Amino acid sequence: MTNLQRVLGKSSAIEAAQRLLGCELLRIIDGRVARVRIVETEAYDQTDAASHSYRGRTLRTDVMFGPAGYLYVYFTYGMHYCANVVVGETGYGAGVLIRAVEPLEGEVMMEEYRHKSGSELTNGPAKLCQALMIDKTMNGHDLTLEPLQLIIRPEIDDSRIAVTPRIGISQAIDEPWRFYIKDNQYVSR
DNA sequence: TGCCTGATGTTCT
DNA sequence: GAACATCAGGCAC
Repeated sequence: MTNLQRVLGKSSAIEAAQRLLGCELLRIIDGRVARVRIVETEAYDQTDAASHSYRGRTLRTDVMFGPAGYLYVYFTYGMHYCANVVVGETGYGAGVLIRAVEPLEGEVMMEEYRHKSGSELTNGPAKLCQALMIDKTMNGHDLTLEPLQLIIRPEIDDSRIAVTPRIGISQAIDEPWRFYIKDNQYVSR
């Protein structure tokens, strides 16, 4: 078991969503490095009507029921990809949607893929996928390995985390399962 | 500044 | 056949 699985495997989706704030993603494309910090997340699990895992394990959601520390990528609205980190015990369908990240390194490379700059670069779940070249070929990727690694950082202080209902969905919209780092320009409204 | 809508494909009913 | 964990562009105010 990897360290990543130890940290995420025993957490509920809600705990993991908070724990992942402040952690980093390291993306390597053609030998070039992009590094970003996670600043906004949403929790989803199989008891939750808004979750893809709610209706049970299917071909599409298979990865979410696998071990923690893997990447679940889905395609939505005909043109966008979104990235989730699988959490919880193997066999339990839970994940954390990465809604926004803050560029730390390789910003120029991300601008090339996005054709945008500034906070528009990565302030939404589909935007950050475009900036980091994450598509469905990365579905089921082990996040301890190149070319995309999740790096656990020290937990950030509770007082810097804001909790709100989720956005952009139509089911279970009142659940306060969205988390973000306060006063960060990359957090979506 | 803020609402409205089109683009567009995969999955499930 | 409809829904969908979205985004960006256009137009009205």
